[in-house]
Amino acid sequence: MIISGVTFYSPAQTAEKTGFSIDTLRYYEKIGLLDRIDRTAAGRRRFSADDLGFLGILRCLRDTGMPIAEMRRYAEVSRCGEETFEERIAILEAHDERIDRQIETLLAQREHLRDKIRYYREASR
Amino acid sequence: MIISGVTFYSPAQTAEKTGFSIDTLRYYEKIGLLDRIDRTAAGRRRFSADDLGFLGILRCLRDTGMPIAEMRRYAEVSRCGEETFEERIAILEAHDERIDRQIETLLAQREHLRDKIRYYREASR
DNA sequence: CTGCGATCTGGAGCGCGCTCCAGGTCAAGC
DNA sequence: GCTTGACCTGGAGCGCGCTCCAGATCGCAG
Repeated sequence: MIISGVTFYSPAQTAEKTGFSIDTLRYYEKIGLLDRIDRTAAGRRRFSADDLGFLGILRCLRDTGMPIAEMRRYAEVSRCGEETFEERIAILEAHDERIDRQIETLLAQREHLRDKIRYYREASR
Repeated sequence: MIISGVTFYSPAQTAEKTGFSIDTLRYYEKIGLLDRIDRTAAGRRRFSADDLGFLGILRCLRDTGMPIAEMRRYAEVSRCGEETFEERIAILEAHDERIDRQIETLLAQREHLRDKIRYYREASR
């Protein structure tokens, strides 16, 4: 949907592009994870390219296990202009470290699992 | 606790060694994830070395995100003797692949996150 | 003008994986 | 003998993150 040169996306298109369900998009707006999304005259949501960009980050944070409460904190400071860049960096860096720990856990436990698989293979030959 | 040369572990010791809470151990027995644990005359649980070994695998599967329903399936076939080795291998291999995908997702999203951090760093200089 | 499908709202419901609680039993130390 | 603390059971409750529903409205194709 293009209005005076600006592209907007319907809820369905946005769900398609971001991987969040329409219900989840509404839910995210309701809890303040998304700022109030622009509406058509009839009251329907229309997502901007910026909205999709922000949803991309939310996707990233969610996929890597950030709790919603912390995503809200990030969303909140993201609405407060450039003076919050430091805090945004702090939030994302703390999360980056958690991702590192998750990866380490997965690598270690994968080895454990593979040992077990090898054991069964040996034992069932 | 050692009884005629065999070592047993109290619920508290088992929780300590496995990282599962006592409540979780009880819950796992209740839903059939653990086979009925041996009891003292007074009805208290006493975990064997084998139990701890099995809990180690459960720890591994849980830490890597296997749903409880699937862990139950694994636990079930694990009680049915050596003829289920093939199925156990199948379950664990399928899970191994899921772990690979998880790791890939984390690595990719970590890059995304780091891009964002770099962007804020640039922008706030 | 009529359908019909997409969307709206507020609020209830759900699946998962625990976690907590009440009320009771037992074992060991003082 | 009494206290204390670990443990028992059955069942309720909870936090998270959605997901679903009813009932209404809108907007475009035929």
